[in-house]
Amino acid sequence: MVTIKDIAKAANVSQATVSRVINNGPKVGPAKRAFVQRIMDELGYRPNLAARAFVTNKFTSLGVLVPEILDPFMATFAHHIEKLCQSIGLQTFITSGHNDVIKEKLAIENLLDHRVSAMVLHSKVISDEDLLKYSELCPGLVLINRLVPGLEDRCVWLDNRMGSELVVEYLFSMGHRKFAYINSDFDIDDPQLRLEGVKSCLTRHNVKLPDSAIAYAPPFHEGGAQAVESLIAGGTKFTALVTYNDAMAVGAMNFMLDQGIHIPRDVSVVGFDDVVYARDARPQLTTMRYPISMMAQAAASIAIQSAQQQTIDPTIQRKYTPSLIRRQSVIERM
Amino acid sequence: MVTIKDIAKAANVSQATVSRVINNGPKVGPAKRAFVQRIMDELGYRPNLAARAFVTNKFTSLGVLVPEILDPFMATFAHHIEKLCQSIGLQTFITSGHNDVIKEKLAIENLLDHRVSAMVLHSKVISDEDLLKYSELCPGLVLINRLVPGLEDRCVWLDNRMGSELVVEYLFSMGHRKFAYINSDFDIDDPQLRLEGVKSCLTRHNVKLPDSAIAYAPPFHEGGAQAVESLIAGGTKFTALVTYNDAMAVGAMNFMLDQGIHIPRDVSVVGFDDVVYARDARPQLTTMRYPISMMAQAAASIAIQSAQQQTIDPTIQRKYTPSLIRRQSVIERM
DNA sequence: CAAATTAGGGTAATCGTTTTCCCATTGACT
DNA sequence: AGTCAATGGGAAAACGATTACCCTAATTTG
Repeated sequence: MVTIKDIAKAANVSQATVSRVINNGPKVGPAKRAFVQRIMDELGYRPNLAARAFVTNKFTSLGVLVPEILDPFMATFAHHIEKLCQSIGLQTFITSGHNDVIKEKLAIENLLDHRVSAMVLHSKVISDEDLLKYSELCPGLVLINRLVPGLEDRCVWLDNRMGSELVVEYLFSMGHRKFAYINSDFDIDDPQLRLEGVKSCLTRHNVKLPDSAIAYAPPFHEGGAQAVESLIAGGTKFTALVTYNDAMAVGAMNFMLDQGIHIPRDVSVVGFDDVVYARDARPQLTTMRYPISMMAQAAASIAIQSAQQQTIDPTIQRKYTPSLIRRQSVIERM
Repeated sequence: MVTIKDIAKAANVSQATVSRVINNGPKVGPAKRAFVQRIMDELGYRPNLAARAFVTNKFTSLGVLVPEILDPFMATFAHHIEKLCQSIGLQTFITSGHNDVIKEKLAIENLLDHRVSAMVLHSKVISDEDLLKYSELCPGLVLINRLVPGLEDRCVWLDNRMGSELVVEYLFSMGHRKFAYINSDFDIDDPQLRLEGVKSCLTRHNVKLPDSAIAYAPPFHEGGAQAVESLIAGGTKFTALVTYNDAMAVGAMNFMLDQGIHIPRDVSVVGFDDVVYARDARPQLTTMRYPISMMAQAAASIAIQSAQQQTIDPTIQRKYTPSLIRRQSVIERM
């Protein structure tokens, strides 16, 4: 490999001059600049980027950790961060941890090793203490969809409880009284919070939600089908099906459709998140919109600002509430 | 950031010894080894990968470039690469270029800067020459869904033409004679190749495909709806709708469904790719399966092997043919 | 016309690791 | 006792680029 020294020797100039030509720097006359350039072309010189990265120590990238990039919700999240970063010339690296402590830690440490200046993490399985430890190592570390005590100003989160309450409130107002809930069986706090919201709202309205009307399954399409199948097999009757997320909602809806159960005439269904699935499904899915775009951008902004040791714009919102998107999967019950 | 020098000073040993501890090298006694290790842990030392990569010329991660991570096809692709890498302890970085030459080049250069040892690129807009140039800089560079002359052994691609031919052949065998095609309007070669396949198969069967039966739109859900709308508005009659990909197929299907056109009774629809959309749609979409999982793994294997200067396993397949997945969106036409 | 500025370019330090020599000590074997 | 090898460890030279600092000559300014 031909290096900067070879060029300097061949052109009979100093390394500094070659470097200036490479980087379009000042302090080199047009004639010499052209000459050095020609030598570089002739010798097919390519700067050693590893060396450059090493010496400049200038890191122009932001890391993103998601549990699973296949999840459209996570993909959307990553996408919005990337979009914001691109607009300010920051490269984004996405990596995933599959909700596994070891993998997530490995991923974060790798990000750290690669000296990213900022990182936005969607991590539900790493402990608060570990997160605090990492946050000290990387000033630009921000958490999304999580609230870590002591790190409040670097968290961006959603009021999951409130979201579920709004869903149930709406269904109640549409005349529904018989509810079922399908929940994620992942051992993280979101499913629990969303269930709490459902329960507390129903309790307020004096409606019962027996344990038999709650089914757990993986938070994907298949899980939704599985969960609703077990609900039906268990003899639970319901006119309103509340779900953990859109994927499960669509899976459940498709299962019922295939069984000849009409949506929404026989059963009204509400999702959560408002990912692409929701609008592409037939009937179109009524769901809670997770303001993912705003939240992702907020998280990235905070990460970038704190990476640069700037004071963080106090107008950036950190707690968000989802909003109901009415589509076709809910009907009024007389 | 704490460096190897700091550790050496704190432990009162030489840099060499610290380096040996870090790399589990010989020539350091167990007591001193443990001591240095403790100091490193205490000070939270993390080796600077840039410096290490610079001096050793060896690397530890793999980069992936996709046009758009929001695209479920691309997400699947990235996911499978990541899975393989994880199984051998290689960290994966995903980055996207939005089909823009500048952005894609920037992304590749950033990957290089971050001293990835291998990279798998899904790039359709960078020129062959530039790709060749990058391939010299990074021995572990592999291209997916593209065939670059002179780089054949580091390409993994699909026979797009054949895929379309198989679709049309199938529809023809099901009695269809009136075809329409919705294509992507992106300026890359896939749409053209897939259209060629459609045309050549129809020609072989003496069936005409007038230009008015071909509509172009962005290769997404909305584009599919848009394209089929313009087809219908233009008065084109068809019993079989061939589409560029699943997203367009579902978009078109939903549009027709909303218009009261029954699928598949009135119109049979075939997609391409077999992403999650296809199975989740109602009716379930008949489509060509892009063997993305196998291809992604093949690409990653080649990338890793050539990054390590190994001779590449000659049994790894590089050219793939998609296969038909029969579901519910096609019906026999008498 | 002297002083000050500026343009052009070289010297050498520097970044954080790895690694090649080189040196000391110790113990085993003739 | 003298030789040899093995073991533990340090000093310093790389690696390839950037850049702070210095120098000279030419040009401008007062």
